[in-house]
Amino acid sequence: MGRSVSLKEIAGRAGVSPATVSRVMNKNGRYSRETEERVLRIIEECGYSPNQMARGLRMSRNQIIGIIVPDITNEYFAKLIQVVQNTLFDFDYPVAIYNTNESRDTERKCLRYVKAQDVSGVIYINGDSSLEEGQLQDIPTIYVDRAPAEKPRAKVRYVSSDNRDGGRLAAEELMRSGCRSLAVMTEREGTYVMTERLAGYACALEQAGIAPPLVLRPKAITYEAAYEAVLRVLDAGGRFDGIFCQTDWLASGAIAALLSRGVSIPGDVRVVGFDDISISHMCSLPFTTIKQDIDAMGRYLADTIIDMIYGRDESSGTKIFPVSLITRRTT
Amino acid sequence: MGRSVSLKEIAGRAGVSPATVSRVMNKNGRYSRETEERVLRIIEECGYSPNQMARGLRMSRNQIIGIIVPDITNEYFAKLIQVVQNTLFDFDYPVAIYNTNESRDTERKCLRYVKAQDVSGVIYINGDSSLEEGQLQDIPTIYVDRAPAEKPRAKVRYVSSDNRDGGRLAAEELMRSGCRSLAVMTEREGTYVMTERLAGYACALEQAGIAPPLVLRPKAITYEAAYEAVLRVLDAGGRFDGIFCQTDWLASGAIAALLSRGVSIPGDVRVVGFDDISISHMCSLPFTTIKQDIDAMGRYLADTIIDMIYGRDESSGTKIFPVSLITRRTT
DNA sequence: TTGAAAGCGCTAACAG
DNA sequence: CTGTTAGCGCTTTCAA
Repeated sequence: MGRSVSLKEIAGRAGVSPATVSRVMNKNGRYSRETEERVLRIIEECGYSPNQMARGLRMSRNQIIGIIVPDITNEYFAKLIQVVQNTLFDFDYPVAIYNTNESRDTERKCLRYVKAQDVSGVIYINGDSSLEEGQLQDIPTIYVDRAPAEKPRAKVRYVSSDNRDGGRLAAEELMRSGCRSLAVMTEREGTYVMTERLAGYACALEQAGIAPPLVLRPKAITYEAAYEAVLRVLDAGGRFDGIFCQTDWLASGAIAALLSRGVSIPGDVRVVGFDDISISHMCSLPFTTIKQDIDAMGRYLADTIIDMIYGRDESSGTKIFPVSLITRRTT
Repeated sequence: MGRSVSLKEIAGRAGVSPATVSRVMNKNGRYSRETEERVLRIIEECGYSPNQMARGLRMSRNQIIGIIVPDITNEYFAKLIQVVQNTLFDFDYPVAIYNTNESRDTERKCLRYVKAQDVSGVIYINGDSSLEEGQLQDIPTIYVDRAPAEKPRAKVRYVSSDNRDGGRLAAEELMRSGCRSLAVMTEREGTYVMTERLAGYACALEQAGIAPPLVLRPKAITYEAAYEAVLRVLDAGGRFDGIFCQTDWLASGAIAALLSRGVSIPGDVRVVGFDDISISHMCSLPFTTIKQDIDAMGRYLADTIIDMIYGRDESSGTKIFPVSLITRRTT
């Protein structure tokens, strides 16, 4: 009972060589029917499971997928990860999650860990493009919500929602509700996501002949920061009749701030969020938002990383998932 | 640039033996000042990081902590994990997260993975006591929110909030608000957490000479299930003037259901939740709840698992964290 | 169809 | 203070 059994022990009990046990485990076919049965039975009896470190060392690849994510506390990321993980479990790939806490230093550390663990693949969410100078070498990697490099290395793919279209949908919904003087509250500065959503938004306004939006830049991507950003603008005399908040948390902070100043929603100001997480329909005022298709995206990420690991799907390039407008009580 | 450099290569470049490089890396002291400097410089230059699989194989322990958790989508767990992870990062221990999705089969699979990875330690949240028959062998393990075994194996500790006291606080707050006919909506059946919170609640009622609570058992621990459970009771003619919901999600669903039936809160019915996650102050009606000290608990978990790994702190036993009442607009 | 043997990259005696 | 050596548990040629 003491320590765990090794492949060698299984071999001993089954009266075959370690090599044979290995072959059976990996189903590579070069063994007889009866040998297979005997070995499998013993494996079962002993509750044997192969040592992943030995296996990984030998194959120079650990059967584990690394996920790098800015903040698991964010429901959007948590849900995405959950879908990915569930799907990956069916392929017998566990998932190691590395949380960067939106800090560049931590992100760098995460990259080192991922590499040191020799993960089979990486799903890299919202990463900083300036980082990772070849750290990941040729490990299959899918970047989520990151601008594609001009000349990506091999074994790289890009996935994101159609953020630009999301910006457009938000603008159109706001204009449809009668807004003429628009604002936008941005995600983290310089982010791919932020840039795209803003571009789609600004472009739609321009096409409709409406003045460029007032840009609010909260100090963080939180309820509190959004709250404060809105008050700051209001107090400085800034005025708008419609605002697109680039995440749902920002939207809920903005709504609270507006209400606290006696602004009526959607009477005086209309609001649109982004993500469609729980708060968007469970906050004091359920708000209109842009929904990302987390399920489809998560499943795609899992399936694709597996394909990449097994060398199927050598194509690279970008996959974009459509977003949709969810109308609620703020527009 | 191709593949990553090995310890052997570093040794070659530094003109020393692999053993020496290993010693320097592990700071075990048996080398000269100048050797150390030279080796460290080369390591830096080459961006070398040791192969964890080889290291782990040799030491028969992977430098990684496994966290088994029912649902990362749950803000309470997500926050706890985040704190744990941040703290563990400082000790250079990455964290692998295994999500059981509240499913017993998946939980079993998680256990196998954890073992196969030879993790250095396990933080096992809300686990099913009937599972894990010696799977974890003597891997240092901290169980969170699980009933202590009568005769725990070595290298095991138990941590939880003072759930019983939480139940008591809820009961007292409700009674203080004038409730005389009480209800409780439970967490998953048979859970340690559920049992403790209920015990504290029921006990406080009894001591005050109030009838035992009406028990509502939602089909899942979600907003929707709670909503439905309340309607079911109401429609069946069940009545109460105060309800303790064992999680915040349940509370918000219950509140929504009550309001949908024209019940006034806190006029007709008072509500208390548990956890103090974001929705508790950002939902349509900010509600009174019992706050768990996630920060303290998370830091304790991380520090303690490290101590256990290094063989300090051989004491076993249970650590309980106090909870506190947060009063809002539902009592 | 099977076995023997080498070796993945690292650490830990044991010598020196 | 440093080098030599053996071996962790597995996979994979190469032979048989």
